[in-house]
Amino acid sequence: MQRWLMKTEPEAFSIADLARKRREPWDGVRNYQARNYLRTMHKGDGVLFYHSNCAVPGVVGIARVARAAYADPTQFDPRHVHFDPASRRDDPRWSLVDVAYVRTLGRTIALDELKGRPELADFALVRRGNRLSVLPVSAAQWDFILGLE
DNA sequence: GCCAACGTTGGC
DNA sequence: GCCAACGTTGGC
Repeated sequence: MQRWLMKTEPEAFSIADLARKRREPWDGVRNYQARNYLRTMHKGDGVLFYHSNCAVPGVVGIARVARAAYADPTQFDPRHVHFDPASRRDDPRWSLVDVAYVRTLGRTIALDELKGRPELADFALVRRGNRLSVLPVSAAQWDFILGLE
């Protein structure tokens, strides 16, 4: 099992939304590096669910990959905000995975708490200027972060 | 709302 | 292939 961190703006889609829906296609990723990570995911991989661009950014829950990568249908929809006119149906540019709810953390593990920890020195999330919305997480990082709960 | 960081686009 | 302009991300 591999582990990942996935960012979402809670105003757009929060851990409470995932808890209610149980499962969700993670559409709208339009960054090549993030897409490449999506494509290496396997069903069953662990996901740290992260709220960004909000009052207290941080890890708020756990999800898992419920379906490995497939073509993101929103790239072909001209009315959709994530429409990509350059993507072709016979060679889709963008992928998504389905994500399933596992649990909500007892408290938010804030970005603030994760910064400056030697255990997370190599974790891209806490490095300056990081903007990737999908990041790999090592087993040690996963255990450390959830150990703060 | 500000703005630094960074990815993408497109002229050359 | 360079790089300025532009758009987006996301912490603050």
